Amino acid sequence: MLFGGVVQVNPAESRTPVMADVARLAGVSHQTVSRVVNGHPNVREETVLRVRRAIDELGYHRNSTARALVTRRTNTLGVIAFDTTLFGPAQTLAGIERAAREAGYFLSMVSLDDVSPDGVATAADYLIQQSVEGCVAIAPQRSLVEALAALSGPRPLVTVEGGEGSGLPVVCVDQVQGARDAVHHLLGLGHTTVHHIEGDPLWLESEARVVGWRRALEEAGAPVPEPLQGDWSPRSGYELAFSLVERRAAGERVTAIFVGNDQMAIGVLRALHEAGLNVPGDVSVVGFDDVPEAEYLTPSLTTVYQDFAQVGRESLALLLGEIDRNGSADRIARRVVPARLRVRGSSGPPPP
Amino acid sequence: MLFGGVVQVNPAESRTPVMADVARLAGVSHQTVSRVVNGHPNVREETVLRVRRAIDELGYHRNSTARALVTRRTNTLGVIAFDTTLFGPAQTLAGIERAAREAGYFLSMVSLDDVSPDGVATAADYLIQQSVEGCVAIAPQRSLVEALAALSGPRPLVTVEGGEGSGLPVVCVDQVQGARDAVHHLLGLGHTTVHHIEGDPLWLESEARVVGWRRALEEAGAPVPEPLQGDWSPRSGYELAFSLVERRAAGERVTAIFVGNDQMAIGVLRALHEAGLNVPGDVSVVGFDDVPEAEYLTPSLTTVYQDFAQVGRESLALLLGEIDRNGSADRIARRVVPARLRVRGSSGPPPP
DNA sequence: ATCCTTGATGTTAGCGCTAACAATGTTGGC
DNA sequence: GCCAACATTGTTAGCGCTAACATCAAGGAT
Repeated sequence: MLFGGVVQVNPAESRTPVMADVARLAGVSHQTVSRVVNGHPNVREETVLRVRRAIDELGYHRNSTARALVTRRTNTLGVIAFDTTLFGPAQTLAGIERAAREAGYFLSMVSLDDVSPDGVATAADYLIQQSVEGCVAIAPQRSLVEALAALSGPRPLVTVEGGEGSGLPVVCVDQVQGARDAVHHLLGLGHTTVHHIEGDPLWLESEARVVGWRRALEEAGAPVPEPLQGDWSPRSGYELAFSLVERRAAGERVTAIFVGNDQMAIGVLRALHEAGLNVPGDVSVVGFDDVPEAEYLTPSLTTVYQDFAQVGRESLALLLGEIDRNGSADRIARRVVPARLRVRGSSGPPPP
Repeated sequence: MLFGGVVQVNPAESRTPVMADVARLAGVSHQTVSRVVNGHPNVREETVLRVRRAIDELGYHRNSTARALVTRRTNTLGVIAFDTTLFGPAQTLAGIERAAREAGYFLSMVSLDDVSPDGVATAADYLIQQSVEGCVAIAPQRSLVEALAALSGPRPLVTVEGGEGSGLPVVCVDQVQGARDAVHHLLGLGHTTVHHIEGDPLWLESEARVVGWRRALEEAGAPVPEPLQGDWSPRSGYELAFSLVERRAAGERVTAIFVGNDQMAIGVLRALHEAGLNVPGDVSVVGFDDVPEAEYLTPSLTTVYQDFAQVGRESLALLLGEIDRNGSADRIARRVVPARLRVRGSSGPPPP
């Protein structure tokens, strides 16, 4: 009241203009300004122009907070992500961001530092606080998905690579099929079996790739060696490859390695090189992800391509559908994006 | 009114609870609830407990929109980024996100698809709409920074790798020093000069690395060959390296290549390998970025490390400072994070 | 001429919250 | 025992916007 009064007396007092200021300048009611701003049809053309001019003159911007309060719509979606510095999550995030912008939504982002239920609850609270209308969780670990499923908010919630059985809608790449294709490719080249260096075993993607790898071997009647557990890092690929090299030296036949991602595959290539083994002459290597540099490694890396942009788009489409449906889902939605094998130089027939 | 009436008559009607609901259940005024929620000191302990219980029972969450409307603070910062799928921007974004969360701010993100002034204006409008209290622009191109500087909002605005002369505060890695260190390292090994494959010449980082490279050569009195212009992609590194190989075949002495980033360096290593040249025996290669796989390439890549997490933290600190200072800056702030050379296997003395 | 429809605008009442002030007790110094 | 100082709680008035209704003029159908 006091402040308002001061402003009345001294109109030169500069503060961000509000709708009433525009209305005064244009000589209309604030409601008419609202109509113009929102593109309401029943406003005389001349009035529209007058209001537009006033808006430009004052540099008016609609206060989205006030609008959100009354419309009860924040127009904001949330994203919960775990480790966006990795290739897949970063790509997916970019895809989601783009799709959200195209759909006219704002995006609010939280990154998880740890996968503890507490950390997840904190992140979820953060988004609830923001009153997001829905949320996408790039939730690659089982414990993370479970923690999210157990929480009451935010909803609706779509998971990316969230696995099955959580009761939450999910978008994912067909990891099982991708891994199967990779292993079939190697078996088709004549390898009697394929060893596997998996990613972080806590990740659902890692799990699914193990399933696909095992299934392909079983389908072909090939022996199934014990998979080695890595953590997605080049270092782990490097170290685990050395343990395979040792087993090879001990007489085991290791001619093909399917690696959980390209970063580890780079470590594997390095280890094999150091061990004096030729790729693909002595050992074939297949990765997963198809990072941009895969084609330019020495040798170029056979790998499995994942369309992360598509995953982003699909998850946003799914989320918007859930928002429209407003919780009345007849069944849990699930969208699967196919993976695609990219055959390059690191895979070939086994040595005689 | 009508709806309100219905709710009154039928309290079982479930809708998200508001402060008044909590107040009624706890037998206090809504203001007391507000005091409890905001940790105001002068509330009797027993009252606090009663209110807390009511909050838990109803699953109440404060409506941040209403709060923002009255406090005139959205508690939200914006990020404008260009191509977050690249290593540097993705890392920086993660650093900013973390720092923002620790400072109690929400983060709203926009990604730019193109660097046209129109695209930038649209992105800026998007954040103004959101009423962000400040903004960080991961703005690696001159045109982008200029477009941002020309706009009236959002403010305050801190740029990352935004160069000088825009009039905007900036946080950056010391690209010039990093490049200089890399070139000094190569000259110190005995190379008579160092060739340069630069990144996308529209990027300021690329420009700064060229400056550092040139300065180091000039300081040493070494000849300065024409730099080759790439686009950060492995493909461009691969193709440009071939043109250097040709010049070598034509008699030019090319024994050391400083490459604008690690991705291109991977392409370079590949091209040299295909040309039958040994690294570092025939040609030394140094990259920039220190991506996680650099250490595990064959040979392991000498490169320049950038502490992106630090850049993220610094830019947020700078932004918060600007917000506090509320536009009364005496001079344009600038924070420089040092780069660090990582010497590995891809650099060595020149052939005799 | 009368009524209803339609278009263009204004008026009013909140959305859920916090700031400011008012109204109580409650304590302690003298 | 009285009053100042303080702690605790309640009351009121908006923040800037949109939805709903009210108003008024200008036709067209009857």
